[in-house]
Amino acid sequence: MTNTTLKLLAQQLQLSISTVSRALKDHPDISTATKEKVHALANSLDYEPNAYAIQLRTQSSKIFGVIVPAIANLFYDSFIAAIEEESRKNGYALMILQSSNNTDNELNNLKIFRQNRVSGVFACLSAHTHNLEVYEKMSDRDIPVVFFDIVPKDNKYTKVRMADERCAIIAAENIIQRGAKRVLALFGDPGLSISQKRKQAFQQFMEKYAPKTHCTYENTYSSLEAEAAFKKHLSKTQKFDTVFAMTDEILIGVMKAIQALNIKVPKEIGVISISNGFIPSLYHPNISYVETSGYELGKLAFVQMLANLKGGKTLSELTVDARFIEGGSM
Amino acid sequence: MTNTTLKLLAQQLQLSISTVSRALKDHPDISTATKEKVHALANSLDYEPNAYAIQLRTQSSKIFGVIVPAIANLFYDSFIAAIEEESRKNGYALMILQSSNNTDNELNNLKIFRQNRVSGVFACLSAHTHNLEVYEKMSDRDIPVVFFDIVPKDNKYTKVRMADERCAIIAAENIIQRGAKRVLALFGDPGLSISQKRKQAFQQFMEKYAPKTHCTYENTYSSLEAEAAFKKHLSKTQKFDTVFAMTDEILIGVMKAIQALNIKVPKEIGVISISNGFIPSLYHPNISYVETSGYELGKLAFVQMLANLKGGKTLSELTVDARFIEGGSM
DNA sequence: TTGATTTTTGCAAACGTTTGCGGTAAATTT
DNA sequence: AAATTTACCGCAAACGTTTGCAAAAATCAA
Repeated sequence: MTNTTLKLLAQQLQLSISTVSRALKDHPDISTATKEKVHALANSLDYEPNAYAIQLRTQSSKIFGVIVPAIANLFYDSFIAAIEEESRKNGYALMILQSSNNTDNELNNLKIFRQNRVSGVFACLSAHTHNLEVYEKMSDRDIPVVFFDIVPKDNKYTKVRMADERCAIIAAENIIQRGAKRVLALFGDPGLSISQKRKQAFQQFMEKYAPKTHCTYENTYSSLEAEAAFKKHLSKTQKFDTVFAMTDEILIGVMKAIQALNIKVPKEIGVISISNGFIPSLYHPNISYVETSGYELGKLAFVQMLANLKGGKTLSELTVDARFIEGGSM
Repeated sequence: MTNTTLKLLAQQLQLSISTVSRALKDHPDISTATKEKVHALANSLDYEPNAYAIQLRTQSSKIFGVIVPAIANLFYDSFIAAIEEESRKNGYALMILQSSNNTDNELNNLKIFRQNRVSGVFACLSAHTHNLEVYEKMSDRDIPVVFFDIVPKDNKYTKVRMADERCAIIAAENIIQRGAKRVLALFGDPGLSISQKRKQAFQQFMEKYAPKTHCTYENTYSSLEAEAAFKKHLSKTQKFDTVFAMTDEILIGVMKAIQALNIKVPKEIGVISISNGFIPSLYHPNISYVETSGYELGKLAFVQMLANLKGGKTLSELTVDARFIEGGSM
């Protein structure tokens, strides 16, 4: 079945295409009588404007591009959910692509975005992307880019991210408040700035405000490694009274070890992590955590995008605040 | 900065637009010499074809639409990941929208898809959508629809889904094999066909092959309810030796209760569930489960879509096979 | 009535491609 | 040397809109 077009409506009504077009968008030039006729026929024929023709004509697509390392991720999917909601409200649709933390994919995705003339892109850098030339190319085409989560260092970009240092400090505060004596602090890939920031902030804070507390630091690359690291450290003579997990991934490993060794939480060991809250809620007692909400980040990113689109470029870095959520594991 | 177009290239090279167009796509009519010249200039000027113009001209968009109840979901995000991978391989991009299990959103999403003239849509029905008229409208526009997971009953649609009955039966088999005497079987929303199918298949199988085994059935609507249900039943005089959780959501509730009551798995109780595997891997020992892979389902859906796109309509229902994954909880 | 407004409509170009068809010049055949 | 083929290339229409401008029709003023 052939799609109804303006032309078709025009023919049937013995009107010109332009009149039909204007009638459909309530242009004041058109008389009420013809407007009604046009609307009536359009409805009965199920007219739906061809987005491509519009975009070609108006040079704007009403589509945002999103690049995430992976969709199947507790953090990113809530981020996506947030901008999807906002986009819908504002008449935009979303085109989502995943980089799989692979720079080639990232490049390719951006190409697709350019070719589809997206109105803007939300980008989370791949773990080891350092060449930002491609993103310059977007700006050359007047496509605003809002970076989120994993963002470039340079201040000329618009970016939103979690307040990583704050997160780590809040965690440290609570650990100190609990009167911890021996802490095992597990962090992620040391090559990632997020790990560096969190570790540095945590360490500095602990050394400054609780110099007598003994902290052991370790970087791990996966849940499995985290589990192994926990077991290894626990088998040594000194026992830990508190363990800090920088991410959900690490927390998962830690909790597997804790379950395997049948350690009581919080009696025998306190647990605290940084998370969006889902994983901590799976255990009994719920794990206390510092909240990093992908959802909030998404909302913030969208605000930035809109600001960028409207008027002056807002070349700032915004961070979403963190807060401590009491579980029962401390 | 203005985008480079065919016209611009043509002007600079003193060639016609058609020649440039053909040169760029290696048309045999064009001499190698001019091809090289064209490619050279195109590269240096960063030419990128305007997808909208192409789509307008060719009436095909190379974009698939996807409707899921929620992106932030362990099952759907792996489904999405799968079709995203396949789409990329085949030169398609994805437009993803969520219905939030709301029929209005669903309608709206489909409208966006139609207006964007997507090449096809992958749709998971909202929990309580029964009017499929909107989907008919897609077919009228020659846009193939592949339903997944929550699918319509009618056989005229193309659909892929989990082999729900098989899943339940495999679970039942393993429960019987273990020699269970008293089983607590927890299912989800009884209004959903997935709950009905799984429960019915499970119950029938148990009654037929293990009539002496005592089974208690209950439907719950959330993790919290599942947790409560488990605790309630356990407090009665009879103890259960096995618990079956129909979904991750239910498993989560069960496991919270188990942790809270400090019950030993599998010594004091056996646990088995239906899952894609992530949640079961969080516990020690890993929970044994019947695998329902969103990823596999995605791959299958894509195959269906391609078949639909190429030639004859494949009006069949495909299901992805299930298999038992040994954890250590049985 | 006639001219001046105002209201309502249509023309045509443009957005950036693709593609059938026709045309020219060179290469090949007779 | 004429006739035929082959290799390249350009013209122009089409896809479905939007929109500045001009034109026609209706209304008003005198």
